[in-house]
Parts: sequence; structure tokens; C-alpha cells
Amino acid sequence: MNGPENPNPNYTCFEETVNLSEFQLSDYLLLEDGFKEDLSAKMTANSEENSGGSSNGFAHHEDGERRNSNIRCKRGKNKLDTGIRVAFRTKSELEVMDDGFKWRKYGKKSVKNSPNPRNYYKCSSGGCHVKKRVERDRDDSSYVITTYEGVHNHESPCLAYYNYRQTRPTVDAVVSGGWDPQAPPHYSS
DNA sequence: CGACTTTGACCCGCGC
DNA sequence: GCGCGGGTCAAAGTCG
Repeated sequence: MNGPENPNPNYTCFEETVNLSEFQLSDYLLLEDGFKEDLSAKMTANSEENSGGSSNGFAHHEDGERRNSNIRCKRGKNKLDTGIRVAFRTKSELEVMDDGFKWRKYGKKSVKNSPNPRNYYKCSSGGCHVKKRVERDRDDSSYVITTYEGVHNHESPCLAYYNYRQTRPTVDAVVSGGWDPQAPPHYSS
């Protein structure tokens, strides 16, 4: 995946936690202030290109611009200030993919013009205010659209495990007693 | 019993 | 100002 910095680098975990044959990442979008107008332009262009049916989960939302602004400006007290939103469109049988973080579901809404409900999740890690929305593509329910908002202020349990494995000893180190299995993992910061 | 999910109510921004 | 639609809250229910 080549794109802007992924706020959820734990996707490396998919190698170990998800059968890759079960889904495929087909779209990746970075949605933040600086990209807003550009995105709208792309949506317009795409909807023209794909008139009569789009394969892009976002291009066909006529009200895309409004949806885009709504993500940010809800309830002043909860106004998001992270500015980072990343949307993934994946082909998956699973409604919720295990991305290594622990999520708490806090809402579910049926969305206009979509037969599929949208689910809302917050990162259940204390002090982390990252949210994600999960909904199935209204045109092709085999696709799941996942939108992340914000950046985790902690490492995912899965990534911690991954890093830990990166520090696994060589056979020689174990044999020679140079590795302490009880020692905490080393995190590269 | 604590953590999590469900779900209806409520809040707020936006368009008309 | 009103209604609509999306996002969030919070109480109740469920599960391990």
C-alpha cells in the first residue's frame, strides 16, 4: 500500500491475524482539511467517469461534500481537532476487521440511501479518542468501508506483539543465554 | 461483576 | 424557523 502515512500502522498485523484471501484493500483515501476540495473535485470527476454505476465506494455519493463536512462539525464539544481521517474500502466477508486495536461500539445508524447500517466505534484504550465508522458499500455489500478519525496515541496490542517478535532471539542468543524471555520488548520510537 | 453491545432519544448543522 | 439526516449519549441488556 502506497499512500500517505497510515495512522494505523498496525495493518502489518494482517499478516498474522487475518486470512488475506478474505479481503482485499481496494481503495484508500486520506480525508483532511487540505484535501477536502481536492477530494470533492475527484468525486465529481469520478462520478462523471462512472456515470451509471461506480466501483468506487465514495465517488458516487452525490452529497459527498456535505457528508465530508459533517464528519468534522458535529456537536461543538466533541469537535474533532485531529484533522486526520482515513477511509479504506475493503472487500471482506467480515463486518469488522481485526486491525489490532480494541474498539468499543457506541452507536449504530441506518443511513439514508443505504440499505446497510453504519456502525460507530471508539478506541477503548483510555485516553485515546480515535473513532472509526464501518459500513457496507451500498452498491456492493461485499465491500466494507472503514473510516478512521484521528491518530492513536498508543501502540496497538498487536503491533506491540509484532515488535516483540522482531526482538526474538536468534537460536545462538538463546543457547548462549544472551536473551531474557522475561525482559520487556524493545520499542523503536 | 465488569466490559461490551444494543437501541431509542437527543443534539446539532445544514438546506430549504 | 422547521425538518431532515448524521453523530453521540446513555440506560438497559448480554456475555464471559
